[in-house]
Amino acid sequence: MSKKEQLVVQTSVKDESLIELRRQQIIEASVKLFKEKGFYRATTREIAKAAGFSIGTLYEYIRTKEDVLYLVCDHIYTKVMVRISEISSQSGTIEELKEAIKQYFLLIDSMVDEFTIMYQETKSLPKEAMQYVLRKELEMVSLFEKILHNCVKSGEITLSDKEIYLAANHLVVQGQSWAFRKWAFHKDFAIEDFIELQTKMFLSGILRL
Amino acid sequence: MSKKEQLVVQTSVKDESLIELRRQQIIEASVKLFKEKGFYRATTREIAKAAGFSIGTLYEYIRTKEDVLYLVCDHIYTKVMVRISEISSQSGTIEELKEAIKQYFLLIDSMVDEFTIMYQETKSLPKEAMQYVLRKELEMVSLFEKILHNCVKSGEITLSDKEIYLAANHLVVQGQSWAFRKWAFHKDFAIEDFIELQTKMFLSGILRL
Amino acid sequence: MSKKEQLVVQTSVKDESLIELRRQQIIEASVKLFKEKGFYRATTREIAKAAGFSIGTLYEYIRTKEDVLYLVCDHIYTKVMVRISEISSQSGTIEELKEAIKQYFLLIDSMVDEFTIMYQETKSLPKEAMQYVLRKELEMVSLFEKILHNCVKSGEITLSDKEIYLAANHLVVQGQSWAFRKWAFHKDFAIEDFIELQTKMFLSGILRL
Amino acid sequence: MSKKEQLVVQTSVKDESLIELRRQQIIEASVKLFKEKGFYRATTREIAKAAGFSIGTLYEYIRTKEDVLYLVCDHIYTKVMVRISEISSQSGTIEELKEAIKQYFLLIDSMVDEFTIMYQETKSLPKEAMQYVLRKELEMVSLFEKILHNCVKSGEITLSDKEIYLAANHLVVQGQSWAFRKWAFHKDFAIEDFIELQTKMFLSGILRL
DNA sequence: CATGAATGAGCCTTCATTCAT
DNA sequence: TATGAATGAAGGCTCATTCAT
Repeated sequence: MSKKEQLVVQTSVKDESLIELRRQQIIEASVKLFKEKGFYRATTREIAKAAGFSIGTLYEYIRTKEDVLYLVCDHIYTKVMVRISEISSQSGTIEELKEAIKQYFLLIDSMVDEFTIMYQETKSLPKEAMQYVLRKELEMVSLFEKILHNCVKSGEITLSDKEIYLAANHLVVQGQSWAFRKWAFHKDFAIEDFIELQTKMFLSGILRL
Repeated sequence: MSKKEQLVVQTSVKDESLIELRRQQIIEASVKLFKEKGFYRATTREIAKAAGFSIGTLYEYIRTKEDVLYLVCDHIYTKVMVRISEISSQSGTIEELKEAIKQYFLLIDSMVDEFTIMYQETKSLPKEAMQYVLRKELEMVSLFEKILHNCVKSGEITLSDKEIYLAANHLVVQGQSWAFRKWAFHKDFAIEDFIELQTKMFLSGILRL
Repeated sequence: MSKKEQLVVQTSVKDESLIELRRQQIIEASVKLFKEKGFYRATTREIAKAAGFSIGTLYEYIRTKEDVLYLVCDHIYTKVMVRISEISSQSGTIEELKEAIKQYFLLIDSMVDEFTIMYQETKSLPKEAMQYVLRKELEMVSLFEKILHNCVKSGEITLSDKEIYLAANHLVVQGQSWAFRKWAFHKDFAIEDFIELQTKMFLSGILRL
Repeated sequence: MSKKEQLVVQTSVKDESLIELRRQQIIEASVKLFKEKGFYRATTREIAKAAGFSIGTLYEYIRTKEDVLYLVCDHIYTKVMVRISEISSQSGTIEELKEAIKQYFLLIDSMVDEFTIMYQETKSLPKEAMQYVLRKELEMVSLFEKILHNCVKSGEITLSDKEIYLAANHLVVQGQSWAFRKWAFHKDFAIEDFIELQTKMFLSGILRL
């Protein structure tokens, strides 16, 4: 993920390390607030206050409220991509696939709030930022596509490209559902159970195709 | 779905058939607008105008803007429940399950906009309405649970109750993904292909569990 | 001055006569406030309050604060044009010229505040409105050009077109100076004296050219 | 122009020559900016940046934004006074008057932007600074009054004191109009033509009074 | 002296909601 | 019932000014 493809949120402040610090504060505060009341009901004043500084200072680090949302989304994707990329060891074994699924699901579990926000508020992003986010989403799908591809190459499974694309999307959505259907799953399943069952179902599904 | 469990949106108007008419107009206008700009960006003035009457008249049929959102959500669920209930013939065959999945997916395809809205804007509902909507969502899950249950009873498949619950949720989510991941699916798949592949994967998945 | 060449300030209100009434109130209030503190220091809340209604109502009749300024400028020009057009009787006599000057100067005297505002705040208008205002200013110059032209035709004076243009501008500016140099003139001159002296100077000036 | 009658803009800095340097930078930057966007739209940050230093430094040399405007106005008047005083050789001839007019007009032509600013933004000065500026304006008028007076004494023309006052103001305004009516004059006249015609008109006007 | 991050009062504008007609 | 003008709380954002480094 090169710097070049990242959208840049303009600041008036020059000190790079300060920018980094303040943005972390903004993101943390925003995740909390957006989760509680959603993007629209959260006010910039509240965000600033929750982040621990004044409204004026907030606007030294962003240009519009939408920038905050973008900051949050970008932050999530970066974390996801790092985590997922780590496992992908190109072996092409089912074990590797299982591990990737597990890591992805565990990641979502550790960032349930962030994911929930992303899936409910993405549409509020300005056009350009929205497209950037969708591109990131596709990258995430690609990671799984690659892993599945390796499994096909190594002969572990047999799938057409279209089936791989669908299956990869399928996985991504299934993982996300752990976040956005919290109310349906969290009282009946521990994340480990969820992972196990979903993995089993998914593998059986694709092995028989 | 008895009247009792439905939330009632208060009106100042008495004529029941007029209420019905106006609400249809409100819903139709709102779906169009919410799809375009989302719940928050759509104004009550715009809704009234798109519905073909004045802002004053709009407020004769709702009490708050959130009522409009509830009206839309309720309308969608009612349609879904009617359609899904129709198929469920209790035979307990895989064919029946396949048919139910197909009908559900086709329904979503015919109401992509409505589902997208519901998926993205539910969180903006006031607490009470939100809970009502979640209850509806669970009812939908129940429909599939029942069908799966029948299949287990008839010996076609073997699943624990927990597995049935998960599988049913799985199906509901997978169907919705046709709406909320339009951008990922619609250019690569026709709805028929999507149904076929998803059904195959799902069945292989559960048959092997 | 046809309706077509007038810029239209959009309203949310439909009742034309109400629009007319409210705009008069807005203009009156704004002239008072702009004179006191200038366009930038006057707030929209103050304008609304001075006009006798709420900020919400103000914005039913304008779209931006700049619209208010435009409304004021347009109002002044309309009044000037009507008044000046009245005298121009095409006789081509020096008497007619004198009368036109007198009427123009008297008009400015009766609208000193409005003229002062216009000459100090025009630059704050958005581009399009600014051009409209400059066009109006040129129309005003044209009125005097026409009168001077008639005098040339009738043989009363001898001036080239360029000289006429300069002289007309000269007159317009000299009149305006009665407003924007209030502090220099008003304590030493009555408007009648001012008119008499300026007219004498102007006529001597052009008669000798 | 003694130091006493000059308003003093307070600084935190002691080094007089540094103050002088920084102020020149401030004035130059401000003229550019005020011309582009006016006093209110230009921000102190922009002024500092255009001047080549930080906002903090700017505030070491001024106390309020209005100080900047005062600095600009004062700078312009100082330049004008120096230039005009130079010609006034007390001879009381028409030639001298002509020369003064010419120099004044040429000065304005070489400082069109500055004059435009002064003409449009003076009203934004705080009361005290405003009065200082008006006093300067009267001094400028006085210069021409003196010259005209000399002409009367030497018998070249016959004018009452009131007429002299009016004529002097007249001249000052006529000159300024070359700046603030740029849009009306600059495309039709070269400054030399403008000077010649205006001078002719003015002289004919007063010679006949 | 110079810097620039921090502050918060205050501005313009929107929009859900009401109510007299 | 239907209308639409009126309301004002509240939101996003700016910018002059300060002060610790």
